[in-house]
Amino acid sequence: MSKLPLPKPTESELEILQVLWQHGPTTVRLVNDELSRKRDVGYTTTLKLLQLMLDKGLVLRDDESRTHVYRAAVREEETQGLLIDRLLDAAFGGSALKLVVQALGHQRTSPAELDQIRNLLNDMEQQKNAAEKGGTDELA
Amino acid sequence: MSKLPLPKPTESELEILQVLWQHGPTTVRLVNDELSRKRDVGYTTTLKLLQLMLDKGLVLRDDESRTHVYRAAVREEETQGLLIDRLLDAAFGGSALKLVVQALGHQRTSPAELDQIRNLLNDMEQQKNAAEKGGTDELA
DNA sequence: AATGGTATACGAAATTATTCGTATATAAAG
DNA sequence: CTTTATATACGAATAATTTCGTATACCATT
Repeated sequence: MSKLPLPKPTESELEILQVLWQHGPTTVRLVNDELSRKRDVGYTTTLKLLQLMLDKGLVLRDDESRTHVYRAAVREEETQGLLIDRLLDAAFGGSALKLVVQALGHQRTSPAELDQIRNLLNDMEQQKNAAEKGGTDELA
Repeated sequence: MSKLPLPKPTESELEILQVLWQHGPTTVRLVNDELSRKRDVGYTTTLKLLQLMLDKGLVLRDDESRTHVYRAAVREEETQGLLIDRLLDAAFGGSALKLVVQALGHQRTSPAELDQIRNLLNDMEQQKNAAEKGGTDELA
């Protein structure tokens, strides 16, 4: 069981991971095209980044054919959780509440989204109650 | 009224800002002592960082007496909002919902905090309703 | 006035992250 | 077979961040 320390992606690496998460396995060309939609970036820059990410274990690649195909080696939710933790510690003194308040208060969040969050809260509450009653406190 | 672009603090700068937010105006010595509680850092390193932050406009200082006193020039909530925006864009595709779900799901959040979040949602709902009744339908 | 403790200023090394040029290989089209 | 388009590898410049050494000034105590 070698649980890797899970490398922390940089800002640029995150941009790329987002493309990979969204598109699934893709070529350098496509990743670069996607990045180019937002800002100016050279092809070899993207290539180099992907190679570095491969070294770090952030992505995997299939180099069967001449045109290599890259895919994310880290899961989206896992990475997001990591970043949340970091931000929580770095700027919110560890308080998830403060963070949520900022996220909801600062951004314009749609009513539908607010509803979904409300449901999430209810679910969490229910789970807690169930655990208290049921007794098998093996948590989720 | 020159609205500065609001400089983005680096990781180290954030650490310092947190100390300043928590303690109010303080000396370099005290900031360094606080940082040293978590990791190993030289006095002049902290000093230099504060001087750079002064240049960037992240902090202000009172240099009346020989021992200078620094204080945050940016407000905590404002900075947090900035960072949330960045993270939202960098890792969550702009979805505040996803971010909140991760924050609540990934961290163990106390029931009291959950209640507070629930209240926040209610408040936001009320504000929305009030706005609807008021009639000035400026955007959704 | 000499000593010891503590302060700031500042140059610059060390580290990390980002960007790109150039060499070279491969495949397809003419 | 030659040309053209496109691919990867890789060295290295640039930039951003972090760290610290050293010079120097100030203040108190002796």
